[in-house]
Order: sequence, then structure tokens, then C-alpha cells
Amino acid sequence: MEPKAPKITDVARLAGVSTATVSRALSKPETVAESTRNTVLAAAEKTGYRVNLSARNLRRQRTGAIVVLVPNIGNPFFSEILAGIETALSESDINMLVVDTRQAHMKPQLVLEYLHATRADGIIALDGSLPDAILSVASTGAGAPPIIFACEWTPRGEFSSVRANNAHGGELAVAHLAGLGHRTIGMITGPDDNVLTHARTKGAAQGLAERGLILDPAHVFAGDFSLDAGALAAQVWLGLRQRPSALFCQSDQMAFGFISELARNGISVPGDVSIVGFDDIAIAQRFIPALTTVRQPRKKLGLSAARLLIDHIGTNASPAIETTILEVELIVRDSTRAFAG
Amino acid sequence: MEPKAPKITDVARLAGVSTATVSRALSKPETVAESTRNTVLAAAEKTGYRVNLSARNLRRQRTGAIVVLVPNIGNPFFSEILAGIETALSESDINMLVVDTRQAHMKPQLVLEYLHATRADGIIALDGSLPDAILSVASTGAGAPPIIFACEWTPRGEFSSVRANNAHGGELAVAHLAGLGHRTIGMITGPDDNVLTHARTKGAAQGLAERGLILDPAHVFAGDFSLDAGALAAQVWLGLRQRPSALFCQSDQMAFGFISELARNGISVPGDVSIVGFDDIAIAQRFIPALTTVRQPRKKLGLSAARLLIDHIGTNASPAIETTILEVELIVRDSTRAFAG
DNA sequence: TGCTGCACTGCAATCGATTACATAAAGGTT
DNA sequence: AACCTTTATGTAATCGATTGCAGTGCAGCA
Repeated sequence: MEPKAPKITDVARLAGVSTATVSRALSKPETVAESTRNTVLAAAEKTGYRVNLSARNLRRQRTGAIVVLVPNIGNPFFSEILAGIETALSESDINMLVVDTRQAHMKPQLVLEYLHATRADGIIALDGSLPDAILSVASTGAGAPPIIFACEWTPRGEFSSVRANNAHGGELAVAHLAGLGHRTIGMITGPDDNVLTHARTKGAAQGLAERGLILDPAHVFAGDFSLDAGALAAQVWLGLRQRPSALFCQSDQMAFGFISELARNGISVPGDVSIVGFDDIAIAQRFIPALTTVRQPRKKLGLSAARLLIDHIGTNASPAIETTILEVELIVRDSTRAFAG
Repeated sequence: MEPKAPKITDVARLAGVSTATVSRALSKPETVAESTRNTVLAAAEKTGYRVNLSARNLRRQRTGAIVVLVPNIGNPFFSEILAGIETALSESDINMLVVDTRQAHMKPQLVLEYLHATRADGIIALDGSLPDAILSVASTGAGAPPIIFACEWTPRGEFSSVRANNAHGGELAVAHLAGLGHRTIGMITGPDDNVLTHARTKGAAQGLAERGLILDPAHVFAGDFSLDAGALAAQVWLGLRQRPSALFCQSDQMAFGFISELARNGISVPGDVSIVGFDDIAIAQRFIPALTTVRQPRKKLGLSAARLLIDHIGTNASPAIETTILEVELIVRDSTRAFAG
């Protein structure tokens, strides 16, 4: 009943050739005479033959897949990066295995499983804060597949990465606000231990300094890139005696949380405070007010990372660490306005 | 130099047993004497042995992966469904291969590749509008892995699916609006050929009818679930002589697009129009105004679909078509208000 | 003591494709 | 005509783990 899947011997028999010839006709067509090739292709077509990937991979010593380590798949921020990766992969015949690393922080063992060549030919990590246990294994090279970091990266720079110019983004944000006449500019940051937080904070601090402004620690709110963190920061802001007239939020989500919470308390953006976000996620242009923000080329981040990884895999052994930095862009919309004394 | 990966024979040699025993000690521990088991485990630990998955899969005639067909990975709507799937999979040792079907509509061949047992042990389709060519192949069963549809489904019901009660959602939406005294209630739909559109429209139409209201075709705007579609509908709405005082948007995104475009034209929600969305994506509670919407249990959709699929795979051959319908919930926030004449 | 049964373990076939090497045929050269 | 290339194909080893079957040893029992 089960008309079991045809294998290469079936095709060979039907075409009247050896399995070697079938294999060659399918994967290196130019090494086989045109007439035989046609016979083989016809036979393959007729039987509905599909190569068995486990067998091929076993023989070829590869897996045909890369894994992408995502801190939290549920977060829409990552989805466009994934889309970029997918685009790059669809040009090759490599598949994308997506793994959520949230539970990984509890169970490094689980993620370690993926760092072995038997699982994947390469890895793209979107999560810069992987446990040290994992990183050290990954970097010892012995049989571990190549890793590329996209978007985030590791502080010690042991791996290749593709990232946005976060520092410049921070600078653009505060430069814009300062240009509008704001003198007291606050900030909502990402998590303390996050490289993006550092880079953006540093860029912003430097931008302020260059304009003779200082970043009052009382105006720096610790966040974690989430909506709720933004709302929480708003609570704090509301309680301040001296409120900054403008705020650089290190993610769009936090900007939305902040603005929304202020709105519930009768404070208007940009009427009472000016806000700049970071990321330019899709909803930013349709939020009310439309959000002024720093655009990260997220799709391109994924695309570049995947291409780089494919290169590494192809030339299997280029331990050179490459760092690609993509430019960001300030998108001015309606959440910022000139300081009105 | 390359300290090549240890294989099962290495472990066997070190432990002084046969490869068969090693294999059993690792995958069926209870069939092996405790003392041998310990020796083997120690040897495996010592050598740093990892089973080669290609070899195992070849022998076991499986792939250890399922593929998820996503219409558009870049769309945040799907990310939480993926998260649900991931959660379910992390309980088993199955991996998730994510494939974007956008280019697939151009090249059905490409997706067909995935419908073969050599690629995946099972499939979760989030895209109900796969080309017929693909569906017919998938349903002929011969060696094709089991498919579950999540969220969307196929009109002819050839496959198992897990979905939200979309019709009920449509009814809840209009019931809420009617309850607030609105008499002229419009709607922005999804794509014409989409099953979700049909179900939600049907539920809404029925809900209106039960309350003695009718759905004026001039108040039905054709959309596609996107932000832009919502904005476009707003343009049309603005041009109407008789404007509906309330609108059921079949996706939150369209609701945001609509509200935002109205805001730019000085029309306020809920002051001038009441809006109900559908989905309850994260930003809904922080939009301004916070969106009244029908919540879909997206994470649970993914979770249930994955569990169902795992079951199907386990008992390899249960062609029974199961349809699981998850309940939805109306979340009342600030985008709706009693009709004020 | 001899026999049966059970618990372990090993032998070797097997999964399906790829590819190094061998062979054969055809064409070219002197 | 003898010999060398080149091109096309076949033979069989190989990738690494799993598992049906058979064998061994020991305990229990009559």
C-alpha cells in the first residue's frame, strides 16, 4: 500500500545505468554525456525521485542547515532580520533552523547541542548575551561550526559580526534634539549588560558633550527595550521635579510605552516632551504621533550576516574575524518639536 | 590538527564494548546493565561524543525536523505563533525549519521540495492560500509528511487544523459596537480569497443581522490585514457622504492604519468613530487610543498545532482530520465609545 | 545434573547517496 | 599500427549509527 519513496537504485534501474551515473547526472550534470543525462532525468521524473537528504548529508559530511539563535522569537523586532536571513538562504540550498534561546539561559546544555557540526553547518546568533559556557565552547573551534553575530555582538569580539552603527545612531538622535533647542535631554536605555545599550549610550553621551550638554544621571532611565520598560520610565519621569524636555529612547517599543503612559496622564508628545526612538519598526510611522526614530537596516543585517556565513561555510576555514557595520538613518516624523522654553 | 569529531566506534573502543552497546546505552539506557552503562557514559563524556544526526536520521528514516510555512516572516503577527511552536518542540527533540512562502507563490517547485519526507517529518502551514499544486501533492499522502494548518486553513478542509473561532470573534466585535448604540457599522476585511476574511465577515454579518442591523456594502472596505490597507480605507471613509459611526477592522494593523490616517485628518477615535480590531497584538494596549480588539490566542495556536503534529508523527499514520477551534475574547479598551447621535 | 528462561552483549546487515579508482571506448598523434 | 589522452561509465568502499538476530552466561528449578 505504502508506495515507498523511490531511491537512487530505482532510478538507475529504470534508466539502465549505475547509481553513480544517476548521482552525477543530478548533481554534476556536465560530467555526464547529454544523452545519458536525458535518460536519467526522464527516469528521475518518472519515478518521482527525491534525493534522501540524510543520506546525502551523511556522505557529504554536512547538514544543509544553519541555526539562528533568537533571544525571543515572539519579539517582532527580530522577525525582519529573520526575513533577511531567509532571503539570503533561498539563494543557496541551505535551511534555517530557528531556536529560541530564552530557556537556554537556564539550560546552556540545550543550546550547546546546536553548536556541533552534526547539527548545523553554521550559526547566526542574534543574541549577544549568550552564557559564557556556550561562547567558550564555540570559540575553541574544534569541530564547532562558524558563528556570525547579527545585530548584537560579544564584548570581547571573538566572532565575526554584522551590526548597525549604534553609536552613530545615538549621536544622530541627540543631535536632532539638541538642534531643536532642547537642553535637558534624557534617555531610556536597554539592559545594563547589553552591547547595544553601551554603544547607543556612548554615542549619545558623546553627541551631547560635543554640543556642550551633559547627561544628567537622574535623566537616564534603565529599561530593557520593552513596551513596559517605557511605561515604567514614564512613571519615573512624571515624578521628577526637573523633567527633561526631550528623551532618546533606545528602542521604538520603549518610546511607545513611554508616550502611551504619558498620554494617559495628560501629557502630550511632542507638545510637552520630544521623543526619538530607535529601530524604526513598521508601526513607528503609524503611531500617534508618528515616531521620529533612528532606522536600523534590519533586513539587510540578516541578509549580510547570512551571506557572510555562507561564505565562511563555503571556504571552510576562514577564522578571520570580520566586522561589518551598516549605517543608520534618522527618520524625522512628528514626535519631536522645537523646544518652546 | 583538526581533532576530528569522535564517533561511536571511538566510544566503543574506549569503553571496551561494541558499538551496539554504546548506541543502546545512549538511547535505550534500560536495556543495558548498569555497570556497562556507566562505563559507556563515562567514555562518551571523556571523548566528547555527539551522535551524528545525519547517520541516525538515515538509519531511523526520519529527519528530526518539521518545517513551518510562513506567509511572511517579516510580519510580527506570526512571531508569537512561532514562539508557541518552539515551546512545544522544545519538549521533544524536533527542530523547527522556517520557510517563507512568499516567493513560493511564484515558484511552487521550491516549496514542494519541503513536502517530502526526506526534508521534514511534518509540516505546519500558517498560510492557508498555498497554491493548489502544492496542496494536491500534499494530500495524496504517498510518502508526504503530515500537515497541520495553524491559524488559517484550507477551504475544502483536506487537512487537520488548529484555529481561532473567527466567526465568533466577528460577532463579538459587532455585538460590542451595537451594544454601544451604533447603528451604522462598517468593516475593513482581509483579502477576498482568505478563509479568515470569510469567517470573520460571516460572523459579523450574522451578529448584525441578529440585532436587526444590516451591513451596507458601501461600508465594507476591502483590505489585506496591513497597516497601509487600513490607511487606504480611511481615505475612502473620509470621502463618504454617510459615514459609519463604528468600524470592525479584521486586523489590529488595519485598525492602526485607519486610526492614524484619520488622526492626520483631524478625526478622532473614539470621539468621532469607534474602532474594534482583531488579534490583540502587543502594541494594541499601548496604541493611542488603546485598541478595543478581539484577542486570538496566538501562542496557544502554535503550541496546539505543534503538539497535534507531534502526535501525528509519533503514531505515524492517523489520517483522521481533526479541527481544533480555540476561543477568542473581546478586550475592551479605549477605541470604542457609546454612540452619541 | 540437566534444562529452561532471562538478561546482556556482540555480529553484521542496513539506511541511501557519493565518490575515488578502475575500466572501457573513442579520438588523436607520430 | 602502437600509444597516449580524454571522456564516459561502472564497481565498490564509505559516511556513522541503529537494530534484528544469535550467542553467552548465570540463576532457578526439577
